[in-house]
Amino acid sequence: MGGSAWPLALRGQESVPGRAPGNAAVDDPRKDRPDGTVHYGPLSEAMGFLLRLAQLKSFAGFFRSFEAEDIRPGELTVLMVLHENPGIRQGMLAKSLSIKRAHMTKMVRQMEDEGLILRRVPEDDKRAMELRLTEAGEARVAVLGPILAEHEAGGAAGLSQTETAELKRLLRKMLNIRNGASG
Amino acid sequence: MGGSAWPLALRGQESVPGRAPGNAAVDDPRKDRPDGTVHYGPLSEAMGFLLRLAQLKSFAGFFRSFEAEDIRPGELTVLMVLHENPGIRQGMLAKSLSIKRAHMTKMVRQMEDEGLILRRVPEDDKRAMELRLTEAGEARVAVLGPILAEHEAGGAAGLSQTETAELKRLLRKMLNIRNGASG
DNA sequence: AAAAAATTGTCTACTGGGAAACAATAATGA
DNA sequence: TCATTATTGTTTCCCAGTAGACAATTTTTT
Repeated sequence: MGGSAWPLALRGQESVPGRAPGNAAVDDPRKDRPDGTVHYGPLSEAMGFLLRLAQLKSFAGFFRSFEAEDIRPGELTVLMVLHENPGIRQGMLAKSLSIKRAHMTKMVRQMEDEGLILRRVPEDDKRAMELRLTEAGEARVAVLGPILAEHEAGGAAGLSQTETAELKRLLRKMLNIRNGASG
Repeated sequence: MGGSAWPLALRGQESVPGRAPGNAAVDDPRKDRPDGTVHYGPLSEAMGFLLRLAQLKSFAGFFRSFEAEDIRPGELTVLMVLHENPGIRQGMLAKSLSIKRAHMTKMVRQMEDEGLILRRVPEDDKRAMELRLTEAGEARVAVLGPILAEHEAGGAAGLSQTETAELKRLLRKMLNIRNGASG
């Protein structure tokens, strides 16, 4: 029940790279060092690597902000998307959040048990499953929305507000998502 | 043994959001729609959400590039960091990659079994474990390095080279990592 | 020197999440 | 119409990765 994922585990933190204990921040490509600094080499240019670390760091912040509410990132996204797209098909929801259908089944059922969402088979396609929020679900969104907004308003860790905005813009472009917030 | 993670699962793809089947890309905040488009609402401004999707997309590209080599992102990062930092402590490696120590133990042992890395207890601290690549490990790096370089040279999916570079720069700044590649 | 506290790697148990196969239904083609 | 193919949600099995406790060892305090 402890908070968990935006579809990705992580509860507390502990790791988070950032500059290591050592202090000498000089450029020093020497090998065989038992001291504290680490050289990432080509990895510092690898998009996937950077994104992974950034995501982890971002999530740590997320859990800090939502500490009081027992919520996982994945649940939050489902709630938000359902709020914005009532009646959306389960598979469509999964695809839009890049969650596998199999896993979405689990999440969504649990949330149904918790009384947050409603699932029903549409008449025109008996294979499908239409989802929408219950009153309780909407109420949850009403509580979580503002917390998310405040969390985001803070901007990313080591970046200025401008840089944060630019970073988000680039990510959105890369994902082909258009902005749909007041920002 | 099928490729897997940069510390994060994902083998094939299937999901990946991107614009949905529908075509009307117009601004249309209507509710209750059974058509193909999805509104992300505030999520399109949520850093954690964007980072997660971007990472997934990036990983899909990773697996495409490394299809031939049976390698997981996590393994690659360990190989690269070990190549750059021979003799690094196991815990230090874990911290620098934001992988939990417990998990690092598993990874590193498996790689030891595969003959890629060497583990030995240093004399000055019998709790610790020093890691370095074997000849085979170095050979592996020699093969994978160029593939990674080529993969990265391609730039991110929907972005220009300039935008890709800027995105990486911002991520690096956010993570407090300095660039250590020819780029 | 002894005792308390911190570190380091490891173990066990548990969770998030993917792969593949499946049944039910819908769409398509002959 | 009937047979084939595609879609949708689900089930089962498995793996990546975390949490928390642990033993062995430093390190720090007294």
